[in-house]
Amino acid sequence: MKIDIDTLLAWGAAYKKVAAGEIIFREGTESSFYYQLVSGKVRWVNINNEGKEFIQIIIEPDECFGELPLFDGEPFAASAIADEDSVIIRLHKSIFHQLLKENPELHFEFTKLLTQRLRFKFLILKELANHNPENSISTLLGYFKQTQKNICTKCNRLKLTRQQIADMTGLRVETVIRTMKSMQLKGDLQITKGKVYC
Amino acid sequence: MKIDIDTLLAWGAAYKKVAAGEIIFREGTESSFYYQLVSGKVRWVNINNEGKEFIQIIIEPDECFGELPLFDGEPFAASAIADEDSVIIRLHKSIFHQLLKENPELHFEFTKLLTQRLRFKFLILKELANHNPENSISTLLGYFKQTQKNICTKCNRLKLTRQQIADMTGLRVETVIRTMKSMQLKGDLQITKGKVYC
DNA sequence: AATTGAGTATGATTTCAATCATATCTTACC
DNA sequence: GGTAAGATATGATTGAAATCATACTCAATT
Repeated sequence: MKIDIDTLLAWGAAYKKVAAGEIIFREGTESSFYYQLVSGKVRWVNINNEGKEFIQIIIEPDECFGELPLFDGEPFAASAIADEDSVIIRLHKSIFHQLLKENPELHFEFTKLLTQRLRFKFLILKELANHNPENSISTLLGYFKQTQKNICTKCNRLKLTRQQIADMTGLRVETVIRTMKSMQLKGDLQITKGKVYC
Repeated sequence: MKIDIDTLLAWGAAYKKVAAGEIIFREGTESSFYYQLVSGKVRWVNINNEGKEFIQIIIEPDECFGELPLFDGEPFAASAIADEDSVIIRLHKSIFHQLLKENPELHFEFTKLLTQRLRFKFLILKELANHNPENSISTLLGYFKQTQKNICTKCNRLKLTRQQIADMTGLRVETVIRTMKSMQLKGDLQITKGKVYC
């Protein structure tokens, strides 16, 4: 799912630059826009009352985000924070609807994206409910490998820190470090100079 | 999201009766149908290697299920099992696509359903990652109350067993029982004769 | 080459849900 | 009213991840 930038611009979308660490939108606030990442990296997170983050999705260029309120009218389900300096493009909700209406094939693409995200949630949820750190991590890495996300396609290097893995699985860094170390001993992955290859 | 049964039949859909406990489809198998529940109750679950179930969603009449493979072409993400004797109606994938194409407003309804399901996953996932049984249960009950699911609209009685709550949160029955008991003491819910009202 | 900071590593201890075991309640049915 | 089955209740114990504390490694920067 990626809407052509020229198309978005033609329909009146606007660019916006955000600095690393900047909050793009906050969980619980109302929304009126379709967001798409042009360059940089954005994490879509929930922050609990102790300040601990849970990363719902890491958004890479050409992916959209913040799409739930566009259809159910509810507030944002999570906050979007720029991981790096990024450029986003956004289009007003009503125009986005119009765009989908006039381009059924685009609507099908969008539906496909939603089902992929939903499938990812199904996958993670069943693992988290299992309370087995190794399974959770291994499922997450398997998903990244399969979808070519967050893994270098050339050298198979995992482009995430242990902390990010922890924030996506609800585990603690130490647990992730210890678990990945034991996975290395079993030959499930390689670690050289602290970098993970799988 | 509910497609009118007459419409489904007109497009060639077929009814199917399933007995309580019967498996409608299995996680990991290929799919070619849109499924909608006519009557009864269906749980959409993942079963781990120790036989423990994780309930992804409980489907009530007029809701669809098994929709992920329709758009991303992957196998079923979870198994559907009849909780009670049920009647389902199913329509072939290609015809379903055609139906959406010719009825854009229906496609928008369907997209809305997907976003609602995705939002529910966001909600549960962030709570499970928090590892706080009381928060998880309370979030789940709050969701049921708000969406009028699994709760009697007249008497506010929770129509789920402690085991089902456990299977939706990845907790154990005993933990759910103890946690709900303590929630009762705090006045967060009422329990009379083992029945929960909230 | 020295400094710095983010990330990784590892040991010791604590905590809380899981587990195990058993008892009691509730409802349906004969 | 008695019985059975499913669900709820509760105590005792265990275990694995969280927590706390501290140290080390790597790579970037000066």
